[in-house]
Amino acid sequence: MSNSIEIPFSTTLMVRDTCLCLHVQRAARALARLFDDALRPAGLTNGQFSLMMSLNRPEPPPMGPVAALLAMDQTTLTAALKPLQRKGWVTVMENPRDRRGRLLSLTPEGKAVLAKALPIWESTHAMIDGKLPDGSVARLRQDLQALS
Amino acid sequence: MSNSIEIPFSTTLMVRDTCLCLHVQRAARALARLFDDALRPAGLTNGQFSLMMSLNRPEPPPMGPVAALLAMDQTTLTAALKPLQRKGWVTVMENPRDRRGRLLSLTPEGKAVLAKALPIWESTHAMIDGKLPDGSVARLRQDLQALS
DNA sequence: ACTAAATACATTGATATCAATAGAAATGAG
DNA sequence: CTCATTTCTATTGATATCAATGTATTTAGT
Repeated sequence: MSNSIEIPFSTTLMVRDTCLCLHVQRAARALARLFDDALRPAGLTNGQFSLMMSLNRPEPPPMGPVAALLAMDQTTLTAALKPLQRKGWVTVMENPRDRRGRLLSLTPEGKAVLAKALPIWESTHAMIDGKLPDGSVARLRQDLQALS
Repeated sequence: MSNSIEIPFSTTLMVRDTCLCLHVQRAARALARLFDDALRPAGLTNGQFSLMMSLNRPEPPPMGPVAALLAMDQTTLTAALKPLQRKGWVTVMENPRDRRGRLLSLTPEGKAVLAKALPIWESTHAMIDGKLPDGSVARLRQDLQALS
């Protein structure tokens, strides 16, 4: 009959080379592995580090704003909190001013874990900074922010 | 005793603002949602689109190089192939020249699904291109490639 | 040819991700 | 105040992700 449903190989190469989504997912996986490896001695993954760092505030935040800050689905946040609660690093309490909501806070143990992880983050980040051309990291951050 | 394990709030803000890993994960989640939504009528997620597009070659590739191309763990690729096999879009066959390996190929149905998804990818990507300053997408791709 | 090492995948278990849905509480219209 | 709507979160089900481990096959050293 017809082979009109075949996509030319040249198109495949173009999509591979230009797809921003693919490039971001690739970089996300690679960076996640890098930070996961570095943070492993502290007992944290990159996502847990970012989440717990976002909870290190004067006032315990509700879940919605935290999910928005991390650009993550609210149900993902609910799930991500579970292991941190089990380990006793994060407390989830009912908001007395709005009983639908929860307030998230770090326990002293959680703060200690985060403090142990901080220097690892610093050295890992410095390593990446050093490997990229001067100024490109700041530029990259800005471009990424425009996407999320 | 001591409160030396407390990380100052200012440090938290600095980490949030500068952490490249967090920025990439955020952008990855946001872009994944964008493409997932757009590709849903075609029955594909962004990851399935990228994977299937990478299989659209003259010769069926083995798993290792595909996983490397997508910067994804080999076990993740094994898992990601399962639903595509079930739907009859991808074939996994033993490599006759190396019986440890597998060769991945698209079925005619898989090619048809991919062809249906391609214009969606094009319009979605054009939309993103239009929303960002001229040239920044190409620059962003280059910077991301340096990370993976 | 024989055997040790390396290679290519698969499986298991844990966490991450989101859509769809449901529940409970607050808010707003009247 | 009442009720419909909205808001905030949890649960379920499916896929995505990777570490640790296991199995089969190939390769290399002898």
